[in-house]
Parts: sequence; structure tokens; C-alpha cells
Amino acid sequence: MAKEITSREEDYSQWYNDIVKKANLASNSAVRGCMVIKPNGFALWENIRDQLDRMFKDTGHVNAYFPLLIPKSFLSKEAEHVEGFAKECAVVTHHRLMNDPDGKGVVVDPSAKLEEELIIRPTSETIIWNTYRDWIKSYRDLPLLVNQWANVMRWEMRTRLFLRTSEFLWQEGHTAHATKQEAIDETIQMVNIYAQFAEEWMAMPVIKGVKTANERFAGAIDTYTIEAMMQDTKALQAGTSHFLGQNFAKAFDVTFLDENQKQQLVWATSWGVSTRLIGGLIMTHSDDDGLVLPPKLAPQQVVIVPIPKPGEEIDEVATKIMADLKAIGIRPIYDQDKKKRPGFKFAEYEMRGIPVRIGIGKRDLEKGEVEIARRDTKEKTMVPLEGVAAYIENLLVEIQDNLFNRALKHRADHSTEVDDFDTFKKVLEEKGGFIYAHWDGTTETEKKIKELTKATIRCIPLDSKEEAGKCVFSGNPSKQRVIFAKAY
RNA sequence: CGGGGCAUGGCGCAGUCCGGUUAGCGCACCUGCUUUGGGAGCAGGGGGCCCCAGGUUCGAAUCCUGGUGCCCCGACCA
Repeated sequence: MAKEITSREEDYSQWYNDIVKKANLASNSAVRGCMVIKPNGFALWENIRDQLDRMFKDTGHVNAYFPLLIPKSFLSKEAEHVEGFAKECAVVTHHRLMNDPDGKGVVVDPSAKLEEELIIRPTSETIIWNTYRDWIKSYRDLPLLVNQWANVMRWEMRTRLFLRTSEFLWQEGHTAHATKQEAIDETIQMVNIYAQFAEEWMAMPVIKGVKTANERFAGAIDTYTIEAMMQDTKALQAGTSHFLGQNFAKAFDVTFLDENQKQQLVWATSWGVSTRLIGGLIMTHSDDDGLVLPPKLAPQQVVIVPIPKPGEEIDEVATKIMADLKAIGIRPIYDQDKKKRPGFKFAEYEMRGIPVRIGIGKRDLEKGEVEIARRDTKEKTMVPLEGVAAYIENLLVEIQDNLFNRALKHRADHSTEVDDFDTFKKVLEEKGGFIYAHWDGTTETEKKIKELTKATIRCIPLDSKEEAGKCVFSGNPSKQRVIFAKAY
């Protein structure tokens, strides 16, 4: 049993916090709501970022960078957008400090007040569309497919490491298109890329869908989402892709001359995922012994632990295995610490979520084999020395698959079709998870259900089939089921 | 912004009610020896503006006054 990790059963929130801290992913900082991402956590983010970046570039996108600070007036140019974000903006009002005339320290210099306040970006649509006005003149400038990796700040009331911090890292794609259809296609392409990344790389099954008007991004016509189910059966919105219509083009006067020499407004999309993904990764796979990482994203995939401690013979074997693994593109490390005992190391690497551990002991070497332990199931197997690299290559694939299938089963086990409100409340209370129910399409009903149960509509699934039914709350006619769940 | 709680080595806490030797414990850290197949043992050692500012007192971590910060529960959210 792992030391000092609260079990999931006892207190799921505390378990989550323990994992983040004990696995050395991140910690709270001196600044309220802002976290320090530690090397272990940042290595994960780098792997997430690098893979997504490849996927973006493979679909024709390029990276750029826009300023952290946005003039206050920009934000108010799109009415719904400002309404959505105004309540959580940090504002820069001055540009100079001075010595406190009354004594120690420094104070804001009142004479250095800015003529126009600057907002620390909560998202960059406004500054980017203000820039796009200059970049886009002709249909030949389109489509414009730009992404940026950046930090943003949203002054949240309550924060949780990775899941919701005041400052977070993310990528935001902002694209401009000549036609509505092309922009919609882009929006859908990007939600598909997010889903593919979540499932193939994070081993986190997701449901693709469209948000209701109530849950839509401020300023969007449609918001597409990927929704994942955590181990406590709550939903996590893991990524969003927005079809922005011509809202920002109108607000920032971005037009182009088409092939027929007519001025046209540009069509827009934006899409993003954040460091929240790391929170999702933790809550999808990890257990009471610590972090569990999918091999494809694990910064280190294999750890070699000498038993009882490093020695010439063991070093030699370990070095050979390291080389064999690296040769086939696997990321191993060899723990040569002589002070720590094997038992400590086993627990330590389980805490850190390294997918595979190789134990090399003198006893095993006499028989020409090593012990291989997998993190996901804790199973241990003795493997002949000459077959180690190939065995691990297969094992990593198997672990990746197992994690995905396990999460998929968990989601299936906690998804329920419900047709009346009493059952709805009962299922939500006793079983939790995703509830597939008919909804009459009104914000009013959605809000009432939220008031009564705390469940929100996570999305209208893209693959849901048309099916005549009655709204679970109002009894009014409905054409398809939507997903209700309690969410992070 | 409402309601509750907490502030003492890096972390977790005791001490505060009832003021009084040198502020203590566990973990972590450093040194040495013995250990080492699932979180080792012993011995020694380092590290504290006891949240801040004022006050009461011979004497304040402890009592009084006023601040500040953080956490938890609600409303808000990727």
C-alpha cells in the first residue's frame, strides 16, 4: 500500500491532490490560484504539446505568437464574448512602481496610470482578429490557419491543480476562411483531431458532440466538444472547437475581396486544449498507488531497478538493455542510486506512473532472466534476457490498449439511457455517470434540471441517431438523446 | 460576495484555554556504521522574525485590538 495517498474511495478530491503532489507534477505557488508545474508535470505537457503540434502541422496549420496584453476596448467589440469573460479578467492599470513615501517597500506610482487599461488575455480572439484585419485582404490570403502555444489567465473563484487554475497553458488555434462550409469543416476537423489525440495518445475515451446554447463559448455560433468520464463518473470537458461564424469578422471589420471582386466577411473558427488534459489523464487512469501513465505519453517508459543494488554485473546487463530499448525508440532510465533500497524504488516509480519496471537481481541473472512488472495491472513476469526488448515493445502497446479499454468499459458501465425524471434523479444519485435522455431543446429546461440535480448537458453527441421521444423533464417532443452528467 | 476554519523549521502537527526554564514531535534533510528481492535500523547533526502591526506585562507563540494571507462549503468556470 502506498504511503500517504488517500484512497479514491475515502476522498476522491484528496486522492487527486495527493497524486499531483506525490508524483511531483505540480504544486501551489505563492500566487493564489496559480500553480508551479514541476519537471515531471512539465515533461508530460511537453509530450502532449509535441504530439498535438505535429497533428496541427500535418493538417496545414502554422504557429505564431500574439501579445499577452489586450487593450480593454478590444474585448468589448464582440458583445457576447465580453459578457462571457468580463467577470474573470485581470486588468493592468499602471506601468510603474515607486518607493513607498511612508516607509518600506514599493507602491504603485499613481502618475503612471495607463490611459487605456490592458487585459491579461483570457483567450486571444480579439487581439488576433484585430491583427487579422491587416493580414487578410484577398481570397488568396485564405484560409489562414494559425495556432499559438501560450498562457492565459482567468480569475477563477475556486481553483484546482491542472483542472482549473487562474493561469494555465494551452494552445489556441484561430483560423479564417472564405466560406461558411470551409469554416465548419475546419471546426469539425479539429474536434476530430482532439478526439483522436485523447483516445490514441492519452488512452482516454471521449464523446464528440455539440454544446447547447447555454454551454456554448462566448461569441461562438457552435461549440464542439470532447467529453471524457473520470473514475468518479463525473464528466470532464477535455477540448473545444468553435465555429465562430462571422461574429469576429464583423466586430473587427475583417473582409476580403473575393474572386468576383466583391467584399466579403471572413468566416472563423477557434479551438483549444489546455493543461487541464493532465488532470484528465490523472483521473482517467491512476490508482491508489499513484500515477498511471499511458506509454505513448510517459516521459520515461521503462525503469530499470537493480536488486539489491548496482554492481558490475548488473550494470553491464542494464546498459545492454538500455541500448536495446533506445535502439527501437523506447525511453528507459536506469536507477543507479546506491542508497535507496529496492522496495523504496518500486513504490517510488509506481507513484510516478512509469509503465514498465525491469528488476535485475543476481538470482535472476544466474537463470538468465529479469523480472518485468507492468504498472497498469501490477503483474510481474520473468523474461529471458535475450527477449527483453521485444517483450517490452509489445508490452507497451498492450498497456496502452489495456488502459484505453479499461476506461472505455468504465464509461460503458456508467452510461444509462433514462426516460423519466424520477429515474433520472435516481440514476444520477446512485450510479452517476453519463445519462442519455431526451431533451426538449430549451435553455429553460436545461437550467431547471441543473438547479434540481446539478447535472448539465455535456453535449449532443455527433453520432447519436435520430429517435423520437419525450423530454425527460417537460415531456415535450424530442428528436434525439443528449448526455447529462455532473461535470468538473 | 455569504457561511465556517486555519496561520508555529521544507511538509504534517502539538503547545495557546490557565503567560514563566533552552518552543516540542513525526516525516523530510545532512554525516557515519550496519543493511538492501516491496517504502531499513542505530547513533550523531543542521534548520524557527511562533503571519504582520500595535498594546498589556518584570516577562507574550500564549492575553487584548487592528490588519493580512490561506483552506473548505455555496454562487461562477476550460
